Formats: sequence, structure tokens, C-alpha cells
Amino acid sequence: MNNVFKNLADSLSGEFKKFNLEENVQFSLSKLDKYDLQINNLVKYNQKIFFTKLQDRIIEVIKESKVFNTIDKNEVGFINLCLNHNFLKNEITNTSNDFINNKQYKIIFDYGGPNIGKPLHVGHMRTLNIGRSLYNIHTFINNKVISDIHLGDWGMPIAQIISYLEKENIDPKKLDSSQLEIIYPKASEEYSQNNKFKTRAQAINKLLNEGDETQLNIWKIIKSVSVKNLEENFKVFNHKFDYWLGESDVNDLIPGMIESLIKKNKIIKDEGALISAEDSDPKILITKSDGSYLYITTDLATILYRQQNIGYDKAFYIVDNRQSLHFKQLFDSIKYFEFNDLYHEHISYGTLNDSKGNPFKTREGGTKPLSELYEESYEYIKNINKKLSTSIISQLTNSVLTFSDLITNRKTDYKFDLEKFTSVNGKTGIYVQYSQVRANKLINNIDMQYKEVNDLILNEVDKQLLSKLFLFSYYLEQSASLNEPHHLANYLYEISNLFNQFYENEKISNITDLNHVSSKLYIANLFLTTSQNTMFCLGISPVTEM
RNA sequence: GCUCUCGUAGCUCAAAUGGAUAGAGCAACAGACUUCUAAUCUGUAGGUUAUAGGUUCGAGUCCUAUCGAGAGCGCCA
Repeated sequence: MNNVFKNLADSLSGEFKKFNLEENVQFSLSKLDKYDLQINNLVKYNQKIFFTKLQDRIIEVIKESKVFNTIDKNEVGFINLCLNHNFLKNEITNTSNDFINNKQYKIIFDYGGPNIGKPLHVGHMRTLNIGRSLYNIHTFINNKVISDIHLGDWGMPIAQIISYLEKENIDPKKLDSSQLEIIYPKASEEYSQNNKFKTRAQAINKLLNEGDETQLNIWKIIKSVSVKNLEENFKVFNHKFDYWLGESDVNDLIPGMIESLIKKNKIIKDEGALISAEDSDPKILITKSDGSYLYITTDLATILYRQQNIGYDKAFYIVDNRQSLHFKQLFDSIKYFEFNDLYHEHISYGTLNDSKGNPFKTREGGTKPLSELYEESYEYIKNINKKLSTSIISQLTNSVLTFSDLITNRKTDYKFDLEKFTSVNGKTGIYVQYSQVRANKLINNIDMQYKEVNDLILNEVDKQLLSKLFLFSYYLEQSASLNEPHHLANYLYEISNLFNQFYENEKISNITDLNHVSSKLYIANLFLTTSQNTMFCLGISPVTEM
């Protein structure tokens, strides 16, 4: 919450403490139309002798704060509140400044990166969108954030590609990214069908683990081709990363890590492989029987790497639902191996399906590249308004791809319905952009700058919009504490809709009273700031015209 | 077989660590434009929260069972 609400909630919790009650007082959205917020913490004590005394004391503290101008109690114990707009207009800005007193955490975002060699496909979109949004949200509330794309640049997929180049006599130096994209599926198929190829790929994987120079040189070439291609792609989608580390970067830490775990009896031999000695079902495999490394091996070493080289309070892994077992095993192991007590969370998300609910495929049946989804959306949006410039269309395309991805809870699978998502009405990226452009134009058209207003002049719609704007931090708090951007995405729709009502309801150009115009302008300006900052938190850039 | 996630309006989804009368969008129907860009707004209708029990002042939310859907389950990542 912003400083205003947070300070009040803290002092209210203090009042409970005086009655020896541990209550973390929270403001909830009101269930009743007349009110903005409610407090529920008192309800459970309504049979106690001290109830009335406590309730009176709480109300008194709320009154002193001036945050609310209507404070109603009832016998059940609910406290119903209306925001004091005139007071809050000088207290709340809906900018990062409102959150300056937040306790600061250093957070690493691990994007469970794309695999080099494989093109970016639609499945990568959610990691990128959710990751960018959470990164921006935590930036906004003054946490220290670090993103690491954490490339899948190690292990069997790479070994398969190298084996394929070897088998087909392809000179790695002449590779380009489009060839690489074709090679991986072929190599993967060969691996599953050709035993000799499989054995060779496994051997190459082991050689890479051991630092074999010849193999490493080929690997370096493949990686640089792939990274260059990824960088170009990310530019289109407006994604950036602080670190471009990968699984390969921790390879040198692994032998020491394994050795020390063996010494501490934390890992043991099992059918030739090394497994965690922790009693778990299923067993946690740490290395293969030929000694080469696995997904969890590099992820464990990455924890050590980050402790030593970056330092952090929290690490968020933005990876899809299906890998939940892996992360459960990883997090269990961190504790069991006594690596650290830091906070690790799997930010899991559901599958992106096509409009019929089936996995996304190209017409030929292959995995659908992300660029294809982008192009389809781009064409669709171009047809909404033929006068738009290419840069605006591409910004709108990104808005649609981002907003539609974040509007539903990340944990559920969702269907990508292009027609629905590019609609000008409803909860879409187009609608929220339009509202923001409309506000911008309105403010610029009024022949007067907003200056201080002593008293706001508000009709019912103005009040509703303003209340919602003052509640920005409530939605931000939910998104930040649960790492769920959809609360803010829905909020953005709600304020946009209320702004459009505000716009239609009373024409500012018809108002003659200057104080009234000023009051209207204040609301429009606060909407614009809030809308654009919410967009920032979602990873959407506001367009200037449309 | 074992484990995990889920089941809310015709469709797509919300509902802060259990709180008052379960809310939105789309689609449907009925309205509002010589406009501060109608790319908008207003209104109507739509529910036994899969089913059956349980926990308590109170359950969409917690527990148990059943039915249904999806995902995962040591040498892939």
C-alpha cells in the first residue's frame, strides 16, 4: 500500500495490540455501493466484552487521520469507509514516490530462458510478459530488481545440435539463425530414433561438461548465432534483461559442489547416478550415471553462483506450471543441502492455447513461432484503422499481446482469441490505450493548465473515478504481494471505463466556473498519470495517438 | 498406479491470509452521435459456485468422499 494507507493501517494494528490482539489491519474493497473501503478485523471480536471500547477507539484513530470522511460502524463489527477526496488529493500522487518507505528487497528474476537453437515460440510469451510486468511492479514499489534471462545454453539440446552438424558435415562457422531453427527439430528427431546418434550426443554432452576445447568452440559459435537472433526478437517485443547468463556459466562450480555434497553425505550413489539422500518420492536425481549434469544440477549451482556473485533476498522463477515438481525438488534441496534460507518462489503459469483451446501449432503442425503470432496480430490491428503509422501499430500489437496475456490469472491456461483481444470494446489493450489517448487529448485541448484547487467539485461519476484512482495502491499491493499482474490489468480496465464515463457525463468545454474546470482537470490528470503508471507496471508503453 | 492443479452466468474470466447481497467482459436484447475523436456511453436479462457431507458466528474459499478436466512422475530441459 502507499504511505498514507500503510501508516494508518499500522497505527490501527497498534490499537489492537493495546488490547493484546495480534491483528494485521487491512482495508478491503467495500461490498456496499455507498462505500469505498471496509475493515473486517473487528468482526471476530463482536462477542467480547471489550468490543465496543475497541471499536470506538479504532474509529477515533481513523477520524484523526482525515483519510476518510465517512466512517460507519455496525453491530456485527464491520467498519465502512468513504475516502476523503479533498484530503487525499494532496497526499496521493500514484507515482513511485508514494511507495518510497517500503522495505526494500533485492529480487532476482529468472526467466528460465529460451533454449539456444530453438526459435522463440508462443510458449515463451507468458514468461516474457509476466516477468517484465513483475519486474516493473517491483521496480515501481522501490525494490531492487535484477533480471537474468538464464538461457538454456547447455545440456542435451546443444549436444544434439553439435552431433547433427558433425553427422551432416556442416561447418558451424557458416551457420545462420534460420538454419539453426531447422536443425534443432531434425537433431531432436534423430536423437529419439537413432541409437548411434544418441550415444554420440550423450558423449558430446559429457565432453562439454568436462570442458573439451573442440566441442566448446563449436558451442560458442552456435550460442553467438542464437543470441544475436534472440536479441533482435526481443527488440521487437521490447524486452530487456540485466544479465544474459545461462546454464553454461555455472558449469565450473559443479564439480566442487558435487564433491562437497558427497562429503557431507547429502547425495549418494543410486544405480550409478547420484541422488539426494533426502527421503523423497520421487527420488531427486542430481547427476546421470555417466556423471554428466542435469537441469537440477545447473539450477543448484546457479543458486551458489548468485549467492557469491550477485547476492539477493528473493529469487523468482518465471516458468510454466508443468515444471512445478522440478522447483519443489530444487527448493527442498536448497534447504536440505543447507545452501541458504533465502526466499525462492516458482512463479508458475498456465499454457497458452489457440482460440479453440488446443495447443498452438502452425498450419503445418509444428510449434508456432512467436514472430508469427506477432505478425498475425499486427495485420489485424492494421485493419482497424488504416491511417495509423507503423510504429503505432507495432506498439498497439505489443499492447494487445501483453494485455491479453496479463488480464487472466497467470495460473490458468487461456485461449488466445485474436478477434476478441483486438476488439475496441471490452477488456483489451486497444481499449485501455484509447482511453489514455483520449485523456491526453482532452487535457491538451483545454485552454488552461491545472493549478491548485481548494475544493474539488464532484458529481457522482467524478467521485467514483477519483475513489478508484486513489485505490491504485490497493491493486498494486495485490499484484506485488501475490506476483499476479492480472489485478492491475483489471484495474486498468476499470479506471479506463470510469474515465470514459467521466468524459461522456459532463462536457468540460461547457463548464464556465474556473474552479470547476480546475477540479475536472485534476481528475483527468490523475487518471492519465495512473493509467500510464499502471501500463508501466504491466509492461505496456502508452501510445501518443491512435 | 502415485502426485499436483482445477471445476463459478450461454462463452471467457474476477472475487486480498474464511466476511455482509458472488462481480466484470463478450455474445443477446433495448436505447444515446450536426461529438471536448461514438475506437464511446446508458439500460435489460442471465447463478442451488460440479455433487454430497463436514468444520463455525459466517464457506466459492478450509476438510472428507464422489464425478469430471488438465498436467507431472530419475538419467530431456
